Amino acid sequence: MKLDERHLIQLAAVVQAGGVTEGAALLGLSQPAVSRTLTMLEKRLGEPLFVRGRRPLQPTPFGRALATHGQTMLTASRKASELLDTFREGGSGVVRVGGTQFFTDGLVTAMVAEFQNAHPDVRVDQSYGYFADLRAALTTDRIDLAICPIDLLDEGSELAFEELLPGRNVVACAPTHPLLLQRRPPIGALLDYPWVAPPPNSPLMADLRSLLLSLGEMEPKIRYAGGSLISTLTYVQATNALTILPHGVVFGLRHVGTIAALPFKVPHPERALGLLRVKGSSLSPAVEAFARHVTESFAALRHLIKRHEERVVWGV
Amino acid sequence: MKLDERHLIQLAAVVQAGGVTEGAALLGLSQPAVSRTLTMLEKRLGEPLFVRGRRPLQPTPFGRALATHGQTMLTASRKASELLDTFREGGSGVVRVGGTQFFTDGLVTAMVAEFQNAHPDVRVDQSYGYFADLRAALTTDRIDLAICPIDLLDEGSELAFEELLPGRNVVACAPTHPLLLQRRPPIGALLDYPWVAPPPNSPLMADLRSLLLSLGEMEPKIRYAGGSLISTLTYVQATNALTILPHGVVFGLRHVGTIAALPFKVPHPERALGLLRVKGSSLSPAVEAFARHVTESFAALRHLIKRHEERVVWGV
DNA sequence: CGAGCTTCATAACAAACTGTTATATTAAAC
DNA sequence: GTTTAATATAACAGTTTGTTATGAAGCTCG
Repeated sequence: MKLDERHLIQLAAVVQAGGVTEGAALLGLSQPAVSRTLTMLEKRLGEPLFVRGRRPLQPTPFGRALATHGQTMLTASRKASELLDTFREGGSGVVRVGGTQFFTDGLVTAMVAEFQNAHPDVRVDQSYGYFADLRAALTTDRIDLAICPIDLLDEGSELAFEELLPGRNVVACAPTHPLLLQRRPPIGALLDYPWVAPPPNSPLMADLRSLLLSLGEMEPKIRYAGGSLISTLTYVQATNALTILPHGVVFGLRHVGTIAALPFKVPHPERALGLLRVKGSSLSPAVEAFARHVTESFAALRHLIKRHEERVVWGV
Repeated sequence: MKLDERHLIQLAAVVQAGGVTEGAALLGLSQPAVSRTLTMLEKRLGEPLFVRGRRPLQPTPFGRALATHGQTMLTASRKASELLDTFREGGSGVVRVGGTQFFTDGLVTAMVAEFQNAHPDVRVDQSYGYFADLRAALTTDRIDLAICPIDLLDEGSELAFEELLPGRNVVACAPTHPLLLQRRPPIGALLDYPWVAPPPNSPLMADLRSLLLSLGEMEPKIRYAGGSLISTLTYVQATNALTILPHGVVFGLRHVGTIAALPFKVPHPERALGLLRVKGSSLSPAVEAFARHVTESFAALRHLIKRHEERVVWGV
């Protein structure tokens, strides 16, 4: 015979609390409601649940046995409510975020870590890709957010775009690079050194190409290509090679001492780093909280950059 | 926010079964009922529980997390139903039975053991006492059943009485006792040996007293008194002492070889071993089953005794 | 790509159940 | 005994539950 779960929970509450009145209070119900439930239950089961006419209400062995199952349900119910509450305030859930290699490794992962200090029960699933992949992943609901450089023209799609950083690249090198010793190195000097190229299909690669092209170089001396951010940093640090990196990434790494920016003005690409999401889609609170965190973190970064530039002169 | 347990259970069923239709079937409900529950839940929570428009119905991470709690409740509910069912058929529960020492130790405990071979989940709480104690325990609901000798006059109280064995005592001794070698020992010979007395307040003690009185002995040579059945048996076996025991107990121990009955006719007490319960009280199925088992076991014992007596002559 | 099948969503309705307040009973305490 | 606290009962309004009937939407296969 099937039993109503609600009834068992009320039974458990009464057994636990040691009285109908307290049991009802435990559940936030009125005493008559619970009392009726018990009367009803006893009648239906045909078995007494409590010893009749004893005032410190005493359950029968059978009543107590049933109550343990009710207790199980009660705690499960409590946990479910708690889960819902924390989920609602973004305290739990899953955030699936995609991004390009360099920005993700250089900036976003640190933000994820910081975010999770405040939201320990939110899981973050990170994945890599370029704009086309990320857009596809967004529209097919494989990720919730994407953080990637996007051509400023591509507005008006089904994706909502929020600018995080202006498109701005720098030529980067080891902090020990000879060019850093010169006060105003001629731009042509860039061609005197070997180059490290970012991954082949990356926007950065396109930027590098156009930069070198603008210097008149048809066939740049690319010595090493395809590595991730950490590979690039490692390589550059051990050689005199140059590479192109997003300004924000280099800035974010300023305290690490593994990379420096050369005072050359690099043409701005018509691109900006942005936070992408599907337009009109309702994201879970955890995702919203994460998006807010990322936005604020990048705003803070921009602020930092601005303050920094008031003191140090970047570019020529 | 509090969630309806039933809803969570339905959610769990659907997640587990992988579809609304199968989930509904799992719970014995119609598909629309469950479908509506899910729709309602999603609306109230404001969070999707399933990825919309995907046919192998796929829960969201949140939906899956909620469902685990529902699963907990579902299994608890199932267990509760099962508990109820087995309880109803006497398969589980508690039997509180009281009895006098000698009958309990000599006969009833073995029946309890046999009963529990068929009802492993029924717990038996045994307690000892004489009629007055047992009656009090019965009327104050501290025990469900009592098995004790009762004066045949005491009918008509608030207790229901069912005769299990006729009142009949025998003089018992070690199987090696010299009196057993004599074909027709004179009854006066009983006074030549020391006696072991049953516990002071026991009905048996009264019987012993009246037996010895009928033999003209005012001051029986009581050497040992107050022991339990096992003590009495142990003592008697190691000496030439005599004692008085219920016939049924001695018969029940016939295969053990520790005790024998002497062929003396002992006056019947106006008493019989009976099964007592509170008149009109509704007992749990397990208790009913146990009472049935005890009654049948004693009936079988009576039958055995009868068959045995057709072959062997007991008494003079 | 459309036919056919399966599965899910919606509608409408009757019955049951929930919870409430007000009040009567009953056990316990002094 | 009185008094007090706790439990049971009654009456009632609102919600929820379940049902069947039916429409809409995805999958599958030729």
